[in-house]
Amino acid sequence: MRTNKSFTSYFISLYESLLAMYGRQAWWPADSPFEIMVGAILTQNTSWSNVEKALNKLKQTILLTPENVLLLSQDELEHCLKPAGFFRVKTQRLQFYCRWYLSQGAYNGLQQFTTLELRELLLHVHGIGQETADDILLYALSRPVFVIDAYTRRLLQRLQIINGNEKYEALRCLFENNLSKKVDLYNQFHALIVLHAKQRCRKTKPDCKNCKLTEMCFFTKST
DNA sequence: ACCCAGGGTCATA
DNA sequence: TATGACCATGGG
Repeated sequence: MRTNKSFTSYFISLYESLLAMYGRQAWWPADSPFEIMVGAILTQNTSWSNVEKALNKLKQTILLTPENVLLLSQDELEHCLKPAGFFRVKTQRLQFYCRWYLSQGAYNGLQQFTTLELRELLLHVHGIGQETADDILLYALSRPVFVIDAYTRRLLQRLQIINGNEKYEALRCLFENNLSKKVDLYNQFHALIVLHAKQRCRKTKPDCKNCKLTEMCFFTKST
């Protein structure tokens, strides 16, 4: 990992470039914090379009609350989640999460914890890993945590800031130690990275002319 | 017919 | 600590 440089100015100029290209994003799309939490679990290794189908099925079956999710039978919940893939494990994970969430007093109950405490609590819920926990912290609970995902890792790799085998925590700290801890900044930055990755060069060549910032061009998974 | 998607857990070595 | 298997649907 590069160390002899101020990452702060580098990250800020990167952020401003993306912001200038795409404008402000409305993330995470949802009607409630709880819907964001459900989406964070459903999107594990899954395209968002498939998650939307499952969320729509759920929302047309029940009013989306943790209580109502737990009232569904195993089969009913699995049926709703089927379009999102891994529907059996995700049914389990969502049920585990809802029970934990309610046991903590739901949204208001979580407000008493510090961000660090909350992160630890979330990571102890079966089926909630680091990225899912951070999605929930940042997008549902408005805590200043920088989300690292495959897109973020790939971008840093392509910008030759990292070599690729860094651990999740190292990358999260890289951002958080070099940016002011602002929820809106983290929210927008991550959203812009994902948008950039999705919009550009998914199926074209490395020298794609569509990409204004060629050094940020994503064209395959590996390169 | 392939590849991949806004991961996480578990069993092995 | 670090790999590999597994989970499963839908779009390109």
